[in-house]
Amino acid sequence: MGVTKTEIFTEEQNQIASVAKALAHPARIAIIQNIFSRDTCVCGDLVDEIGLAQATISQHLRELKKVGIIKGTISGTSVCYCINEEVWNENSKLMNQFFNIINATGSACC
Amino acid sequence: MGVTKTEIFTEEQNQIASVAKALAHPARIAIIQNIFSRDTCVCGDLVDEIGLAQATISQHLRELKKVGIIKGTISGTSVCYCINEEVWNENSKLMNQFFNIINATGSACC
DNA sequence: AGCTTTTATCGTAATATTGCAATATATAAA
DNA sequence: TTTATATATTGCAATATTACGATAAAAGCT
Repeated sequence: MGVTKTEIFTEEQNQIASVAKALAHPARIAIIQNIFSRDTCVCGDLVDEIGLAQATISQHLRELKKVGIIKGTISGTSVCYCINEEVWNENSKLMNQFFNIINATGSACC
Repeated sequence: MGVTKTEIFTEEQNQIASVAKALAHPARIAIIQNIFSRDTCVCGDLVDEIGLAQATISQHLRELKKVGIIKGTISGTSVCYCINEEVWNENSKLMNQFFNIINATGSACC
């Protein structure tokens, strides 16, 4: 039916998938890299630097805000976006742990 | 238009997004964890262990195969799935590097 | 107040994803 | 050969995502 059955999965599985989903678009990767690359927080420059319409960028920012990776502070007419480092580090840890399950077993059967 | 403009992003950005996309569903996380948790490779047990129809599981397996995370070897009537450890480690490294851009700057402006 | 700038939201179109029943395919067993 | 078992594929319906123009909302400037 096109709707993910989140009920049948563990909290952890849903969380990992949710973080991955937030990163599952190159524009959002570009936005994150751009914010990190600056000394000062990014506002609307993203529209110029990435070749997408303003409405589209705004939508991607909303996705990232939804999972808490970034936060926006109103600063005059513009909005100052930056990484929520706490959330970033949590997600980083979560994904890192997930990628490291490889250590548990040493089997390679096929 | 609903179609991602991959041309305007770097190879790396597209690659990170592609790995993230493969992990962007709890069923696929569960499948990966399940394969890792076994000594022997998983075949059709996934259908019993995860509460989704066989056709749906098969589809998710295809997604994972598409990005190379898993590989399937035919073994009688069933198929033996396992992690492609080389690809897994590459992806792990890629994502780990991405999450570590935080070290570059120390700024926190908002 | 009127105008500009910046960001968000709405509406819409195109496409992608999720899920499953039904069916196809391939191998093993009888 | 027939039957059972295991996976893959197809077709369909429901929903989600991506993208953008148009418009709204908020703040600063003249």
